[in-house]
Amino acid sequence: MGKENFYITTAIPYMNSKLHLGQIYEFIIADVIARFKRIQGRDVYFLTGSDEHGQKIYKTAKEKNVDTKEYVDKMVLDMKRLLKLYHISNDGFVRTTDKKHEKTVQEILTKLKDNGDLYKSHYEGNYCVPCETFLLDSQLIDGKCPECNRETERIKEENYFFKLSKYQDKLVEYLENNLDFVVPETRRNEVLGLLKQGLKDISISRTTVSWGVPVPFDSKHFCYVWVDALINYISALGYGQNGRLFNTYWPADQHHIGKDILKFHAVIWPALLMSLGIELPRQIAVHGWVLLGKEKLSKSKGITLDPDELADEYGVDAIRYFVTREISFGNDGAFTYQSLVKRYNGDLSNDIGNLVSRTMTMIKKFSGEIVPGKASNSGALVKKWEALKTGAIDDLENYRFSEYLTKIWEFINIANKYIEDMQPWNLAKSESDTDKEKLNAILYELVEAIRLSSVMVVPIMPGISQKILNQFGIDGNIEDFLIDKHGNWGYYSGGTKIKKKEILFPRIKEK
RNA sequence: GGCGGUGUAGCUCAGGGGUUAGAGCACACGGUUCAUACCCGUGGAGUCAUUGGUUCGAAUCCAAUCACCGCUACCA
Repeated sequence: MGKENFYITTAIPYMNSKLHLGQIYEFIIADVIARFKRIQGRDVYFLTGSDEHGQKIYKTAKEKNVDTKEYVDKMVLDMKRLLKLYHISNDGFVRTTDKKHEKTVQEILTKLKDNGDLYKSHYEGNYCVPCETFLLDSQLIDGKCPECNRETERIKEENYFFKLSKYQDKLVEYLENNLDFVVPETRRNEVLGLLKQGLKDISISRTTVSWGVPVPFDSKHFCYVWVDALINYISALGYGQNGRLFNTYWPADQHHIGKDILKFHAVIWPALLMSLGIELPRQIAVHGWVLLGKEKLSKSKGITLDPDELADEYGVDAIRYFVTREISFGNDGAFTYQSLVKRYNGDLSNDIGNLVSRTMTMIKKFSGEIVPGKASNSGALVKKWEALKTGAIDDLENYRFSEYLTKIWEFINIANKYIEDMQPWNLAKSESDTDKEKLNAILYELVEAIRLSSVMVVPIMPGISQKILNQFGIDGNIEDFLIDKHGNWGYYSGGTKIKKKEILFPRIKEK
């Protein structure tokens, strides 16, 4: 029997500017889940990619006086660099300028037309270029885009429309029968609200933009970027080309998106799929925004969080830890340097870092750099471990990242307290054999507790997990870990020689 | 305007009809040395937004009010 599949995606960011922490946040949470599913033994396909068409990118490139394709190529390279930097373990990367993707988009447009779900009509209204969004007059605030507060363009053109309204009832029915289709529940309610107010057909082509996928049956038209972008989730798997990936992984288990693009994913995307006769994704997981203090990140206002600077200053693992520990899934989360430093010094340096550090030193001083072998022990730590594990796994299954980490940290702190209670340094002074045995058992238990913590930490801070294991001389690549095996107390039998001690999280001075 | 959410210690939040309301951080004091001035222990601190209701009993349920947030709609 093969492994159970798991297909997880992120939204594909628009390649007109450098990625900010908000987008990195989405990659991080998707990556945490992807890694978590892998250690559970699932066959995971984790997709991300880049959205590269549309007027805005065309304009940006033109302003910079570079060829559009060259421009996006450069942006994509930088995105890939950041994915790597942040230890994002995506299996696939789709570009909307990939020939394969463009071909799929065209096939889909043809299919929609053949189904009778496309028709030609006139659109007259407003278009926000930065947001690539069509807006009704009523949606404008002082004639400006409600989302980015910038001037919109008045457009009047002939477009192809998709019969979105036709799918309204089916969508409501689907939402009502699938309680977990959109999470968290508040977002699901929003979608239901939207649907109950009635849907209008949407324009899915443009004639004024040429940087896009040509509509195959009408040379004047190019596919609207949002429709183009949504298709990435199946084009990347080779939909329509009898792709092995598509047959294996579709329907997606989780589409991760930000709350700002809920309508595209929970209304338009399923409607398109319904029209195409493709099974719907199992879940749209909607996260909130990362705020800087109380402010929404905004390039134009200069409110930005640069992933490179953050990685340089605090390390990628710390940032991954911070966003998962501090931001409750679905809600907006405040990033402040103060709270980051607090988490860093408190949870990372003092708790886990110091536990590793003191254990390393004790093994060096009391045990000749060799971790003692497995022996019978007091059972205090094992008991706590068994009590925590199942609950922690359940937390992560349900996007309770913070609770998951809290449980692991409880375990880490119990290990810290265990040292205090057992006072191994006094046992080390003793000449008696029973004390020596006791000491060895304690040291083994500590290393085992640390090892298990790092197994649980793999999804959150893969880099640190690997580092910790290496320090204790424990073989194995975290990528191959399985929770049912490596997550069992006593899996490690001890006896390894420790490596050079390395401070995992050097304390940061508070400014 | 409609729908939904939130309001609990200085801060971030958990809890949720039943003895003195919890955690982490911060603060104060004590202990310890294996450790990254770290860890362990103890302590102070809250009219659980306001008002009213249901109940033997409400932070917990209900209603109204106020404040903030999200979605949506703007009309005679």
